[in-house]
Amino acid sequence: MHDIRAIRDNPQLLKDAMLRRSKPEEAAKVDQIVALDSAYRAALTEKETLLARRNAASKEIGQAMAAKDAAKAEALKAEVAAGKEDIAKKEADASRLEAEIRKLLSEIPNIPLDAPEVPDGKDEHQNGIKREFGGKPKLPYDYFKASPAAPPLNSFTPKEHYELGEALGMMDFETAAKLSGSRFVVLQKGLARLERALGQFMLDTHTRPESEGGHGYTEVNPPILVKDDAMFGTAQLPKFADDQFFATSGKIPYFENILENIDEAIAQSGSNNEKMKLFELYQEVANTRALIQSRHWLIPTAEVPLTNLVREKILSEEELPLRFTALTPCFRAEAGSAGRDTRGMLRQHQFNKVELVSITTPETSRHEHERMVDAAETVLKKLGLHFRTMTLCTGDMGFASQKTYDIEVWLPGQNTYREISSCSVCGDFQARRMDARYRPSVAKSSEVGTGSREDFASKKNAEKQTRFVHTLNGSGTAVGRCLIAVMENYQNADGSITVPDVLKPYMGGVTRIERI
RNA sequence: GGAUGGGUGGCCGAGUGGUUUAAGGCAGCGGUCUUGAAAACCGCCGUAGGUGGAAGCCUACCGUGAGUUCGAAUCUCACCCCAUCCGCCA
Repeated sequence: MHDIRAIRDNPQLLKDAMLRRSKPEEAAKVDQIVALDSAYRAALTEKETLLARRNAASKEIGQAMAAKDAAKAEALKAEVAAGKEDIAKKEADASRLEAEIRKLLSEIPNIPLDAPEVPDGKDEHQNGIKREFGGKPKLPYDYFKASPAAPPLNSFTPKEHYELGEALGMMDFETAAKLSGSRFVVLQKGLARLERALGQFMLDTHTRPESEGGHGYTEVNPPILVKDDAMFGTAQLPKFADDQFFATSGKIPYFENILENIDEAIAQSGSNNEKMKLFELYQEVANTRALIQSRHWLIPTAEVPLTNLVREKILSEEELPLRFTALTPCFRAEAGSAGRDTRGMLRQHQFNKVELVSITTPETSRHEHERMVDAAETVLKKLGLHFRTMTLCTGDMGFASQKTYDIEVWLPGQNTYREISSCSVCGDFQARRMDARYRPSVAKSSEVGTGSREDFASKKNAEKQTRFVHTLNGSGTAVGRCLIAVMENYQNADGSITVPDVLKPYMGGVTRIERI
């Protein structure tokens, strides 16, 4: 969410940013907003002037009545009553304009950091490679020597994860389709355990204290059903509702009753019961609407609950940075991806992911971004997986992001790199939407100034001043996709999968997953 | 789900339609006094928006949303949340 005052001061800045994102339609919205905003402020001023007059008159009425001057009171009452419609009209104008502005504002994406830090570009082809780790393996797995017990090299054509998984009898898409439809999977036995091991391993890695060389994230087990406000805060709403699932109580199938009622109302059309039937129908619709409005959204990522942990809070600077991590299921409707990645478990409606979220001051957010991507990379390094870290160009970045790194892991079965993590710094974009602020420390604000009395006053003012926090989020990493990467990179010629060393403590003695 | 009681500034708490411009207290900040501190006394002390060069002025906010009224913290309706008890439940 952008600051309307910043837009007033310099609309061109935001327009240019939208053009850098290759979104001319968003740039056009900026002009609309500026026009609506001046109309809004005009209406607001008129409304408030009328209200001020009304309040003054009402007070006079009270005084007149206290003075037993009934005639004067009545005259004033009549005067105020006459102005009522005007007030209502201006009020309606103002709130309509305000809502329009808010809607437009809430649908404009964040401003990317300047080039060359964030390269200009239209789509993913202009993303830049920031760094690479490891190299494409000759199978069986040999390149990091992380597994000294691995069998001797002999090359073969690597299989895709679903070929391996189905052959092992531990990855079942057909049964999942019976239960839940497409884009779901049932994992069993060694693969189910391997998936669990990956999640545990990632959490353990991120929560390792800084004193022990870790990144010191705080483990959180958050709700995975959240309200509209939380989804708005991290900017999944209002624009991306199509990509989400929501849940209501089981009462919702009352649409059946509605349809029955419509049928009956039609059948009895013209009869005495018609009115009653229509009334019942109305009530059903109203109830259903109420149920839909009391919905909960299934989180598409733990970014939503973790970032919203600080919503509507005023933190002290000493508390920052806050670093949260959580392993949660994530749910995505994949509405825009029909037909894409339909085979295998690369793109599922439900998957597990370990998420990293940091809450920082404006001064430290960009450094924190580097730190976060390092945390995500650590997971892949420990697993001995080859990856490259990309800096996304303006045209490929997400809605709330100022700058994004994607980590792409090498999948030998697919013979390509696939995104396994995405780390973004959002600046104060989400903080505005959540109203998440902090109070700068006294020590900091007293660093500047000469110590004069005037200076002291402004220093006091600065102390009182709250600022929006900066928020960052990143995957550390997507567990489902990481399972794919481990399977394809650690596969053996016979279709078995070697367990990476770092996962062995989590596998209860299993060092190799093979058909039983 | 049912019953009852609640929801007022950072905290406590008064407030049954009009000097409420939300009393009073606590905490906090500044000052007087003091070698210093405490006490005492005096003053300041919510958030957001609009307007203005500034001082200031105006508007909104007493759980949320509608409504009644010339005027609502106060009256009406709906909803949310909290506490306690009951029922159901992993």
